[in-house]
Amino acid sequence: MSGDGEARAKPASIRDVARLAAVSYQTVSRVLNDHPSIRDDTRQRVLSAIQTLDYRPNQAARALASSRPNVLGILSATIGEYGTTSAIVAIERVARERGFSISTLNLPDASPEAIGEAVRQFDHEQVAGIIVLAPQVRVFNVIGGLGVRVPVASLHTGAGGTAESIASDQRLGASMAVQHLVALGHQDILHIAGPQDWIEAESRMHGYLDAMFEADLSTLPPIRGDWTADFGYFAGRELSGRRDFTAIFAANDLMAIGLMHGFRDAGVRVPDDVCVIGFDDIPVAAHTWPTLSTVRVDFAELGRRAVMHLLASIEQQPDPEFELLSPELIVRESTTSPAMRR
Amino acid sequence: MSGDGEARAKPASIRDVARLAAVSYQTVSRVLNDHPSIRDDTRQRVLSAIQTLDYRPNQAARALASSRPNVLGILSATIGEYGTTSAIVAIERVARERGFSISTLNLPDASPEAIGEAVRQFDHEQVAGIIVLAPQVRVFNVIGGLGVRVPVASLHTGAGGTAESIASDQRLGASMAVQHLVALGHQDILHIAGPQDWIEAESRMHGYLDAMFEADLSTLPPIRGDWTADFGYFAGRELSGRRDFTAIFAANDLMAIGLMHGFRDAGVRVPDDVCVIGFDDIPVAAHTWPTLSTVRVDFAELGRRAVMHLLASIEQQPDPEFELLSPELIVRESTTSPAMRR
DNA sequence: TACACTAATGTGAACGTACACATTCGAGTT
DNA sequence: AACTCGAATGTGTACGTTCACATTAGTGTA
Repeated sequence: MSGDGEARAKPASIRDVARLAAVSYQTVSRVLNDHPSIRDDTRQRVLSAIQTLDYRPNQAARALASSRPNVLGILSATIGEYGTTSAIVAIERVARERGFSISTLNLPDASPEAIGEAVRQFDHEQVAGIIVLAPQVRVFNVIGGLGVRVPVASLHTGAGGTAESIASDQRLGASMAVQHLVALGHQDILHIAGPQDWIEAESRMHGYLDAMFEADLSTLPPIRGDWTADFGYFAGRELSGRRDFTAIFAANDLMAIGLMHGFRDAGVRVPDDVCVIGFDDIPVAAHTWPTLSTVRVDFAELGRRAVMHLLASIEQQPDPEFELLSPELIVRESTTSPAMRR
Repeated sequence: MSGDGEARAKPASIRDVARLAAVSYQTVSRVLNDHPSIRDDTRQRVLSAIQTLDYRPNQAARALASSRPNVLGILSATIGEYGTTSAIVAIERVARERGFSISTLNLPDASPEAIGEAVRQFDHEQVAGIIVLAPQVRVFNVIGGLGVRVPVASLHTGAGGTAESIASDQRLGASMAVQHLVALGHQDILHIAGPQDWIEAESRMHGYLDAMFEADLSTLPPIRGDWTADFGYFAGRELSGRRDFTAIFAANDLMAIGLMHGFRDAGVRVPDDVCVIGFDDIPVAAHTWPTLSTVRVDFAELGRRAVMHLLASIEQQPDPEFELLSPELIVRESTTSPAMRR
């Protein structure tokens, strides 16, 4: 399975292409870089030479000569998290289209030391920029205090000063979830939030508060979770004794699913006794019992935008403007009107 | 948030270090590469010069000059898949410890064209080796027919000739799942397999067949699924009419969960009417209704082993030997003895 | 003290590309 | 026909490192 075959010829260089196309190597370089002043037949000749020789520009040489690195670092501490993966795929696509390759560095946890070390590592690898998928507030403090030489963008806050643009999509999504509960007639709505330090957790909680305020409802103190289904389970058992709410908005689907399990074990029926709505629309959300209402955000688009921001920053160009993403509300069995309960 | 400070001076080169340490640049290079013939005080002088100048070797120049790449490519077509992520994290760790950086290329699908293009891309990025996380049989045909210049290893088949070593862990795990059902007293056990082309699907099906054969039970024709919960759901509705089995072994948890949903909607009770066991132990498996029995395999260790294989191949050293991983059987509510049903 | 041999260091070239500048070409103007 | 000017192409060099080879310093032996 190892392809270290036999006649491993040296790969063709730009000069080989030039020779075959009967032009100078510089002309080839111009074709590669889309220079305007190239006659069309010359370009064709070069392109076909490239084709026949299966020529691929040597990235190392390119990076060296231009002294402009062509690698983008993705620093992730949330690889398990749903959404991260689709964002990563999208980021890669865009980046590769723009001629960058991707170097990923996945952290098991987001401790300041680990983050610092990771950023240093990227710095050392001389990446052109870093995209951070570790949306803890403290991560940015760490990075800020590190004196990094390269631009840094985050999936969750937007690059540079546009910190609001991306985070607010999540806030809107959370609002929609709560508005849905309100529209069903719920008044006492509890929020299971994510960890204090997480930007996403804050965004989603803000969305909850927004919607409650707008509906003129009083809020209950949110419960801080850790995103895991296991936490949701224990919270469910714990909360089964309380009667001061009729619906729960969990900051992610995993906690919502655990929650429903906890309620089930405690004899609390969902949605009859308590309604539950999550956030993310993970694949199993459509198949739990009851199936889970939730909100879907286009993480791939978020990833794409993060890259755009970062590239703009790298190329010293104005930050692109995006409109707010519209999250999608997915209504399933876990949310019903309180009137329907017996 | 972008750290493009102000006095961004040109980074120090090897010659700057040499000048400061009063040696030739070649001596500096030797220090960097751990050459034996360096006097200790010279080394110290160089190292301190490196320190004061905050010198970092330029990776592009290094790769160019040595034409010995220091990047490992991870080619993945299964990023969503559970297990893939933990494997990737582990792969990165090991690879970085050994001085390689990681370039990832995630494919939305595993079409031969896409695979071919991706491998070509890596080839042209001049990676030292490629780890493939796209365990379809045809992928390897594609790669084999491509005349790749670099070593390739797979998470699922083992590198080089040791194709059995890694795949058999999965086979064993599948056997354990079925043995569990047999031990409970089930005799008519149906298998929902993965897509025909997938190595993992084959391994798990073989495990099923192994266990059935060993227990001297006759098998039912497996049903081919596509790994998704949605497929599981439709299969569940479809199968609710049949009475020729009392237990199902699904090739992954997602299908198992969908299956239970389908049964539920069709009025078939799990585990009372039919028992279900999955494979993977994804986080929600502990919180579905009923909670899902399953098998857990140490994907991180698999990843680690794949890197070891690959690095051995790159450095032209003998392939490391590993013992079989022992998967772990996780028994939950979805499997009970058929005697218990009323 | 001269000799050989190894340890330690230095020199010139090469890697494959991009950039700055130099040159040639061709069409339009006078 | 000579002249101008921009479009199209070519030439020299730098990027920062490693490699192959050349040189010098250092140690022991006769």
